Amino acid sequence: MTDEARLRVPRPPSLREHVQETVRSSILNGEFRPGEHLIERELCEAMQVSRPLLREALAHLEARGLIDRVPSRGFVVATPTIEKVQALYEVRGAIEALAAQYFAERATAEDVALLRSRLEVLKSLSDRPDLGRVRAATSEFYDVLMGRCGNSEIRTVLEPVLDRVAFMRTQSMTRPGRFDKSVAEIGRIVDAISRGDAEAARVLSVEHVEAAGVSALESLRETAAAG
Amino acid sequence: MTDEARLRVPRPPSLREHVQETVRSSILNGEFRPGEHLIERELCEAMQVSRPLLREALAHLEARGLIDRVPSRGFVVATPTIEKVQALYEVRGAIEALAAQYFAERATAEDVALLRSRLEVLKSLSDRPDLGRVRAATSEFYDVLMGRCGNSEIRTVLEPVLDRVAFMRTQSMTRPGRFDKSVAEIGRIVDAISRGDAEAARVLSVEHVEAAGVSALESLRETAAAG
DNA sequence: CTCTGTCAGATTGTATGACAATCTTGATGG
DNA sequence: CCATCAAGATTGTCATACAATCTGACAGAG
Repeated sequence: MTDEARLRVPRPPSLREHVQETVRSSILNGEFRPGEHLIERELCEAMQVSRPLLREALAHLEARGLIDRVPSRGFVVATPTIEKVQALYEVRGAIEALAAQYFAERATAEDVALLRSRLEVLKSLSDRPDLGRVRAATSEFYDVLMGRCGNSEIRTVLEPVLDRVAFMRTQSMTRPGRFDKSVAEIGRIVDAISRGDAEAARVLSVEHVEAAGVSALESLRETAAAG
Repeated sequence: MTDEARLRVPRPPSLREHVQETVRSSILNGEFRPGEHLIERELCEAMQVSRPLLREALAHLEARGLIDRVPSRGFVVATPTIEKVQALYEVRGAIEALAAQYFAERATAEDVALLRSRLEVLKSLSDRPDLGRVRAATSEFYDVLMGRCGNSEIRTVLEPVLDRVAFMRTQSMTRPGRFDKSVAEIGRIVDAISRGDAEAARVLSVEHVEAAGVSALESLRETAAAG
């Protein structure tokens, strides 16, 4: 298995994969708005791919909940309603809590040190929160947490959930004070992990995501009221 | 939203949807074995559909983790390794625990009564465990639990996880004594829910799925050793 | 006899073009 | 102003095609 991973030769990403990722990121960064109708011919022309290929990619994204299929109308970008976002944050909390718990129980000292170093990067950004850097640092922190918690499937399950609240997340992060609070909460989680206190890590994670959810819902309500 | 649901006119399932479900159930009931290579032309002929349509369906199933794509070789049925099954059961435990917890916190007395009635059906099957009935009754129990726990996304997230251990589940259910134990555990969860004891419902759920996982891993090891 | 290189066949990755069914839109007529 | 209908746009699905890649078999070299 180690050999398998070590010897693997990097394949160029297939065209379909590329199409998929392009559409995905366009949705995640808000280029395609919730509810927007994705017109196949337009996308094909823009990306210079065939319709079957595009539809394969869209089928994939549909399965992940990023877009919805309306019969005879095609694909539309999924719209995050208040109820859905609330529910997604609850699920996200449970899964992240599991990761934190297992990390506390299973990770090596080296893993913990690596996690802490990622936390330090986040802390260093507190002064001047540049959205791009914040996203990158957050994602690197979670890469370590998910990748070394001893459960390889947590990532698989969590990814679609995160995708579906991605837009919300960046909005909530830019709310005044939220980023600092968030980093402080994450700090307490890492502390619990360092102590090997799995139960505290779990509970703190639930609370952390709960707080993030409240913040996300606030900005969702605002934009709903404004728009 | 209620109107939307109430007024919805039933559409005949699209061809693609049908193809998808056919392949899915063929995998779930073991007709296609783990690791088996799915040859597109063969499937197209068998189901009398075009290749683009089939590939759309397969892309969907790939996103749900039921099949894997091997570059230039196409699709193969995902193989449940011991590590993966272990990890999936851990995740499943966390999500089902969340459902049980929320059910205890949020469900109405009517919901609880309905859940208990589904439990009684399960209990009544203890004498003569017919696999088909067991599966049906289990699925109906979970339909109530997931559908009325007040979080609509739990189902979405849990479904792929259950699909990926579906084969394991039926194997583990047929192990001597496991079904009775399982029903007893579920009974204790329902009891906790009835008392409104969310924390107990959560912990008991984690333990229940843990036990189910142990049983599944045992039968997986056996078949791995035998095959 | 084993290893290596090569070639034919099988299969995937992707494209083109087509057409009926359905939806949307705008025009027409009352 | 409203109802009706026709035209256009878009999806759902198909058949076909072809290059790239993989597989397996076979032949030749050591």
